[in-house]
Amino acid sequence: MFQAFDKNITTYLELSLQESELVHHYFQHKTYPKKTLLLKPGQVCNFEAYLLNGCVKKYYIDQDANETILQFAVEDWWVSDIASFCQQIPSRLYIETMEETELLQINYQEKELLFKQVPKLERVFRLLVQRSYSVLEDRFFTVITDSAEARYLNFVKKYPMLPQRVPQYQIASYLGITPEALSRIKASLSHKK
Amino acid sequence: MFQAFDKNITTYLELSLQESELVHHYFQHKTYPKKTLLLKPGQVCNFEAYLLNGCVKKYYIDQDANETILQFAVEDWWVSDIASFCQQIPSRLYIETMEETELLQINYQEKELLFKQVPKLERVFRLLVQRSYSVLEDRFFTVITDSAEARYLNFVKKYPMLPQRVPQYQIASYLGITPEALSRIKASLSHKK
DNA sequence: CGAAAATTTGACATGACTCAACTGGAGTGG
DNA sequence: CCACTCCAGTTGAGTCATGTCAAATTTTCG
Repeated sequence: MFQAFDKNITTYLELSLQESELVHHYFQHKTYPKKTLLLKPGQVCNFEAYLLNGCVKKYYIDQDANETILQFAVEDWWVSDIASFCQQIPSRLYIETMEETELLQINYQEKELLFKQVPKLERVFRLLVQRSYSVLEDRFFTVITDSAEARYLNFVKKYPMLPQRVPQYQIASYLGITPEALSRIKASLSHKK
Repeated sequence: MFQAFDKNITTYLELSLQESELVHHYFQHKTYPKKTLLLKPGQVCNFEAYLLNGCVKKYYIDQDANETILQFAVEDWWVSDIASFCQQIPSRLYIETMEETELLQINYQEKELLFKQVPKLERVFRLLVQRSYSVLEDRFFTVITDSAEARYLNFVKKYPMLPQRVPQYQIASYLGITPEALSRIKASLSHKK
């Protein structure tokens, strides 16, 4: 069960067997059915989770009730509301399973305990945050720079499996456009071909 | 000289006098004239810097030669290309001083040495990255959600001193709009009043 | 003072949004 | 097995915010 998880961790840092076992001890194994809300606005996000399988979306709903998807996560990805979790402040986000989802999660208190026992994990989590930062920066660039069409092409290139797993209107939400706009983009692309 | 710097660090973590002195030892004090390029695309970013005074911009130029400003930094802010620095990969960004700028900087090798001697600094830098992440996430939300006018209002509310220090077309670039658009937004806002 | 840079204004083009109607497939129940 | 409903996706018409290009004006600074 911890195989993929360990592999993920060791891309950042080698751990001894004892350390590794301590880590396993602190991470809780959970399975959630489809459409479970793991986090709601107002709550303090109390988990950092590694996905063993399944799929979750992290999104946000603005004043006009528009849902904007910030992130999809599938197997071997991490999910959390970093800002809320790390600073223990109320979140503005929803995190919701889109399929039955199995994950390994740790809460704030336990993570701090784990850090005390294996300080070099600070490094792993610093690197994880840094990677999230890079991904977000990338995302930000494309929103600022690229047209909706370019963003869509970029998306399918980067995550070719996702269009098969998530409905199109949610991809539109991820891209920051309306479902109608995405439908038109797809139509125009297939004409070009 | 290290007074503001120490205060900045200790918002994250208390350090002993010895630790503090070690930190000071590793950070280099530098002064750069206006319009100095601290980083160019293709280079690996080799600094993480704390601004004592002055002002820098971090930006990116796309295929169509449009400049998009990612961040302004002034006194008491940190600046670096996190992705490039942390992963030691070539950057896509420019970092440039907009005024004569005094800063404390550390390079990758020395930062690693410092971490070896004061491991708990891993924590400080993890928290710093987390804060950058939150700021970027905020930025991302507003770009996706808000109109150009709302983004501008948001900007002046958050950074009231910046419009006086940086030219308007660069603020437009930060907001992700053209200088003409910003000019019109300002005109329309002053009519409303 | 004069040149270069920044800002404003105007005219026009366009990408994406809204709202509404229509299509098609998936499930449900009689 | 068909009729019904529901929901995602598509298509059309009109609107609006922002972009582009060009010119005029103002500001900055050597």
